[in-house]
Amino acid sequence: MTKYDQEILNAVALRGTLSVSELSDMLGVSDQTIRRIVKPLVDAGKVDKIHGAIQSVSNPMTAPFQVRFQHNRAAKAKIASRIFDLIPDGASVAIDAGSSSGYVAQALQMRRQLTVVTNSAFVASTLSMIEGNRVYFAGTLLRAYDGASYDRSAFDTVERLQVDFCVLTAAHVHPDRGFLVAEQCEADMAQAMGTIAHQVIFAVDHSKLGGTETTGLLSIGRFKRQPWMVVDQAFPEDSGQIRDLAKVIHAD
Amino acid sequence: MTKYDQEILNAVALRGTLSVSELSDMLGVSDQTIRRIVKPLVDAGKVDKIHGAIQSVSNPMTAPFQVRFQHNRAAKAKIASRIFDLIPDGASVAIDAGSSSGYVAQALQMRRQLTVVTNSAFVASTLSMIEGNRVYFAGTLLRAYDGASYDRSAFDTVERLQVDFCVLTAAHVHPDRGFLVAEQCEADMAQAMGTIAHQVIFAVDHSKLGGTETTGLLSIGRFKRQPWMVVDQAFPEDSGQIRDLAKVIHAD
DNA sequence: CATAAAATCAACAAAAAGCAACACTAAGTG
DNA sequence: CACTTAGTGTTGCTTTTTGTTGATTTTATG
Repeated sequence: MTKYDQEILNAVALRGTLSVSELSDMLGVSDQTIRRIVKPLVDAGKVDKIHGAIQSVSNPMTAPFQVRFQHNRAAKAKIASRIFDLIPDGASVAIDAGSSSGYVAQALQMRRQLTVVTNSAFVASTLSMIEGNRVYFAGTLLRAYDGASYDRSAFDTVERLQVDFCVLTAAHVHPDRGFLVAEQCEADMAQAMGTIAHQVIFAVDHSKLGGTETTGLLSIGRFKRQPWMVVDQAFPEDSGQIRDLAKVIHAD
Repeated sequence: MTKYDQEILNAVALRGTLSVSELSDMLGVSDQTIRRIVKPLVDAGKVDKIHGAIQSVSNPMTAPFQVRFQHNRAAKAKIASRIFDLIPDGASVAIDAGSSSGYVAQALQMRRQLTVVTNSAFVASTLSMIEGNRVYFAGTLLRAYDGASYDRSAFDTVERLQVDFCVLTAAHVHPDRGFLVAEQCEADMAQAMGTIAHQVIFAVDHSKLGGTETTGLLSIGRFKRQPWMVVDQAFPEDSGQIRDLAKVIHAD
């Protein structure tokens, strides 16, 4: 038992996976020391070790949502990390139920004293257990597609609050039509969250920027201030028109 | 018992970890004296000693949720699997926010067409993304201790429903006092969930059955029907009295 | 499959913490 | 006053912990 054991156990349980160097930064010790400390914990079966990182011991069941969640992982993680930089400790944030928002929630686990309102059970679960956070879950009946609520009480809860930032996702970004989503209720929720926020931040990976086949998708209305759009890589030509939609921030 | 004992105990309880030199500065004595004073406290199990510092003895009851969740993993998984057997496809279930309930939720991911009501964001997140489930989240403001809600709207949502089963946890099971929890709101929620359920199921691992130091814990009232109690291993003598509390089901 | 990059491991040296022994003080006791 | 006893500081030595270095293994990439 070293003085770091408890902290490592907590951090790993919280984050799921932590690289050796993240851990060494966090505790202010060398990588080698982390390996020495972790060894007994691995032997005792309290954590799992893989090349380069420590994991909380694997729970066999946690797949269904993971599938969509894993898609484009690297890009989403990069975007989330950039959004993390934009949101300071103590901020208030509305977060929607997109899969990119799940990554943002995970990144924000390192922030403190956040006030969060979300209609996503995953985001709520991710951020509510951080000591010092204040998390409001908006809604009652959850739909299976994204584990989120779009019922009357969800809108009631959101509309009662004011926040500094609002993190939104979109199914597609179209140069003319703007930010698009698949269903009316999602558009309404995006609009509701955008309205209570001082600054809207869209998390958009490059797969949302390509083609122009946007049939069936609905446009989210405009916001009072120009939103920010955090993207994982430069996108092609339409840049001019997109720049009218939002201030583009690169995650690289 | 020296004149410094109480002060050291208080300081350690407050700060969690204190180095030997911090302590010696604080009390104006040498490091060696601190070691001499602390030795009996360590032997008595009142504090933990690590190289260079004193720590408050780790308490699973106050640890962060993710840590409690990992504690006694095997037992909780076994219990959850047994409860899975008791709850059929298509059933309606109320689930509380205990760490054992988290395992039950994971096990129930293999069930279909469940109707679930819970005040735990983790449980809601776990079960809401299963296609065919109908999940109600009860509450709005979440507390960090367990990522669960105990506000007015939580009770409103629960009390509006009727369910077949109700899965509850307890901090301790006492032969005379029954099922005990740490806070009034938890007792109230357990009572509310138990009241709307046809059958109450307690998930109890053996660590909840031991000693009788139950100071500060509150009793959950009785239920109209005798609850079931799923345990991971046989427990000692008091069996007679416990059998009055609940029908005992072994997970082995 | 070859190469480069990243992570691991073993070994050593330096720093930090622990420990045993001894000396000193202060209070109580005959 | 001599003696005991409990509590404390000091000293020197031992043990534990940690960072560094360089060789080795694993993983990623063309």
